[in-house]
Amino acid sequence: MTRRSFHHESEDARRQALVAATLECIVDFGLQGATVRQIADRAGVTAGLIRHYFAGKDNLFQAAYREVVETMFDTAQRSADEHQGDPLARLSVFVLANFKPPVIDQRMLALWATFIAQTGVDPALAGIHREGYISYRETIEHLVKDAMEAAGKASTPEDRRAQAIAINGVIDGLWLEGCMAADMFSDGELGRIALLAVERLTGLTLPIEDPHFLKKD
Amino acid sequence: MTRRSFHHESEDARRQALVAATLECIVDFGLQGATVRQIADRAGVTAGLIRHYFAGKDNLFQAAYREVVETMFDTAQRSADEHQGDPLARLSVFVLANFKPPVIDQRMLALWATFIAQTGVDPALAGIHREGYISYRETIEHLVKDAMEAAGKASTPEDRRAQAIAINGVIDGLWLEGCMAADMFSDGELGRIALLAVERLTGLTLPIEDPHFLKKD
DNA sequence: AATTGGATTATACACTTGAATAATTGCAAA
DNA sequence: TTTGCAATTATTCAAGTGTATAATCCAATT
Repeated sequence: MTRRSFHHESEDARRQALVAATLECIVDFGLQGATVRQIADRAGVTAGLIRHYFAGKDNLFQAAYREVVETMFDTAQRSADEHQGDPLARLSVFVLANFKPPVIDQRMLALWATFIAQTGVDPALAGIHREGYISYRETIEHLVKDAMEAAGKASTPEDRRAQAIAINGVIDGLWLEGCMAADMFSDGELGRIALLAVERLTGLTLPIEDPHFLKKD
Repeated sequence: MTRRSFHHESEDARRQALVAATLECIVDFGLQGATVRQIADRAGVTAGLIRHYFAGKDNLFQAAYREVVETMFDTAQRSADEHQGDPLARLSVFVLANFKPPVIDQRMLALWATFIAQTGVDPALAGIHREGYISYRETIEHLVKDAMEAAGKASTPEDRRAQAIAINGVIDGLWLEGCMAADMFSDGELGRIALLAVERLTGLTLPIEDPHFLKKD
């Protein structure tokens, strides 16, 4: 029996590769199929190596969830950051970013749902989720505040809190719909619906910078 | 070795008991912990019996998901049916029903997320989901149409489609928020936010029949 | 060139998994 | 009371589980 050849990797690269393999396995085989052997196989290493980088399977899964949360959050966040100085555009692109890949993606939904489901079992996952949720809502609240001020509209903190909660809800809910049943919506439809909803919820009029969401007629 | 005593049950009762035990196990132990032995144990029978009622574990899980979908849908549906003849009240109570138990419930979220996650792996589950989703959205669209007409507001089918999508999104998203972080919201707050959102999305003014959601001040 | 130490593999282990089968039980009809 | 049969249990099986441990490889250091 000849021994398998291998080469060393930097610690970061290996960890990230294992996390990536974990996510792929969850998408392809579900939580049940995402076993250490399956994951190791996907990453091109042997199962034992996982224990060298992570204290256990739970630990690996937590790292994987962190990556998912960051991907979803950072995508929208970065979109907004491209429009410094224009609060209305910032709010608009932030909302719309949630309705393009990589955020809107059936695989992303599978990952998200898998981890949300585990939230009740692994408190560490619950913590990661909550942290991300709070950041997200604070970001929305901040965006709304700036947008309202830019439009010269008065609003109380209570208003903004309720608006942020509602906007977060619309985004989440429509994102769900889009991931689950992409074929039921025309191109850019969900983004436009989301933006319209945000306009009605806030009373603002928002610009559409992204040609992908422009209504064609 | 004495043999365990048992008594016969009607087929329906047994199947339902097994389904109930399945849901309990998923909530308590997650998908990984919901093994045939755990489930059988919870139901007070032996593992082998499951195979007598269901072709396999997959089959049992599909039945369990059907029950979840029905519970969530029927609760809101039945609330609306209590207000025959008053379209505005029907829409209102339908929306609000999603923010009371048993619909808003951390356990319900755990179940929902678990099955959604499996949707990508088991096409049968995907079918069950889609069926429920379509029914739900059609119901909303119908409720909105009647409410608009009762209020004497004109609306095109395209408007109603977009409104139904958005309303469905708000309900789903806020429901998620409420299940995941009940402690971050005051009593009845989410329901009020949802109703306000629906009002803004439709331009309607909706009555609050349910004292649970009346704002106290 | 020899040595060292961490990265990686291979193997082993104790246990759990879903499923299959055979043996029993309890009930209902005769 | 007996008999028949479906419902239920007990047992078994092969495959797969996460983890532990020891053997090996590679790269950098000396």
